[in-house]
Amino acid sequence: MTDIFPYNKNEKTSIFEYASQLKDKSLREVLGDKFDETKAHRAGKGGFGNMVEEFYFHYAPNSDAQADFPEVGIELKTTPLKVSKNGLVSKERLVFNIINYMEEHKEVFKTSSFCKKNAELLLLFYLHDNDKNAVDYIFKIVRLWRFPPMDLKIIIDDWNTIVTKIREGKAHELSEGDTIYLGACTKGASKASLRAQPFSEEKAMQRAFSLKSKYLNFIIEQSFQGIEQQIDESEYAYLLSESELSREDYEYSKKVATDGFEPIVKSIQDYKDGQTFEELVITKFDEFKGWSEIELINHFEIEINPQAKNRYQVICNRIMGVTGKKIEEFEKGDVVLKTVVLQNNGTLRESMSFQQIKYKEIVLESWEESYFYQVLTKRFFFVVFQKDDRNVPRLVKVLFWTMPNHDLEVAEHFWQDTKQKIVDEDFNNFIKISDNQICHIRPKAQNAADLMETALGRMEKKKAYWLNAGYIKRILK
DNA sequence: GCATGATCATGC
DNA sequence: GCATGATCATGC
Repeated sequence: MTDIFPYNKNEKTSIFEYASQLKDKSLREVLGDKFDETKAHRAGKGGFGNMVEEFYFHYAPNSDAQADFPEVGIELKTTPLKVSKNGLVSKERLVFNIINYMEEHKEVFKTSSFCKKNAELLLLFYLHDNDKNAVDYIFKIVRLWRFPPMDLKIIIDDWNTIVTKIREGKAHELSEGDTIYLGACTKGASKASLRAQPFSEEKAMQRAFSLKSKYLNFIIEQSFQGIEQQIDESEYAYLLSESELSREDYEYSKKVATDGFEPIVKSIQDYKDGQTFEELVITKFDEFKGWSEIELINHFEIEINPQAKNRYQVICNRIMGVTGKKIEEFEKGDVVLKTVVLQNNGTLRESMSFQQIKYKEIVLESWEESYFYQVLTKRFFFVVFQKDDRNVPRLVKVLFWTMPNHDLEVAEHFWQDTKQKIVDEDFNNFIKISDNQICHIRPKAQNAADLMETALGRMEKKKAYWLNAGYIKRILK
């Protein structure tokens, strides 16, 4: 099938123009009579992407190390959208190539399998619909994408974090929450999908590079707004080079701002040599160690009610140089900022609450689909205050953290127990803090009369997931 | 002193 | 209107 390509595979513009004919159409609509439905794959996982490759772009689905359009170095990615109350958003993470633990550690980012294959993407976002045959899914966005240099910097940090774990013989401890944008997500039919790793006898779960779902939302938003990428090649040259040139030898492009968000890092020049994104963030807090809430509020001239429950978050944003908006990097990377206030003797009085349990939803969910799994596999950023002798909270430290896999297993048992009790309509015997696990269930509501409907239509008090204070305390050490 | 239940203040 | 982050109140 060499000469049947309806596009010039040596020309990026030709590929893109051909792909653009998919916009606002379905596969069935563009292929018309040429489409032989009997050949359609079952549109299971990856099945739809394979159909697009085979029937529209006329190349056989493959798992080559090179990009799908090797002549121009473009990788095709087909990925679903879903409807949310704020419009169309990403339905799931974008999964790249499987990480070959035995090989990836031998490389630097520039020569990595990830960089070679995914330097430039042709993204096809389609609207997923459970009630439709996959060939009738409508493509909503067709676009080329390169990671902007500011994002690529974080992705390089992420790649290094992942590869460092492999080099340390800890591939089995990898977790999607270890990193900010580029994750190592599980890939395989089950937890039994194991692979060998080079520096440990222990088998590790198969994982692939992936892009956080929240990151995709920024691409989606910019696409709908018609914002073009402005790429400065010299910044790539700097990021990917190991030459003697310093940052000052390059010119820098302005970032494309997204409404309502502001980045912590305004320019590549903000990074000190060798500094990672997380190191830069932590450094921002250094000069404010020991400062009290009030001192910080006055210093930054923040207008806020001292009783406001979000006051710590507002203060933290300002320390990181973000004014009254959401933090772009944390939003894209789905990083959860949590503040903790220690007593003056160093103990932690309060446990940490999460969302209320949606009784009608949890009974239908698996662990991996559940809210609690989703939140516990994120990267956390803890900002720790401690009360002084006069009970004035003062900033003491900050840290990034991800729940280790063995704790996640404890949380899974806890969640299964909770789900089963809700299925059984037993709302009075949830796991308590005194059961000394890592999390518990406790009320969280306006008052005792604030109720939520159960799967069987009864009303029950609203309760939430909590991480035990004792567990948080151990994390902070 | 801590476990547990309860509820407040705010912002979306 | 209510979810969320945060913290209070009580009793063992």
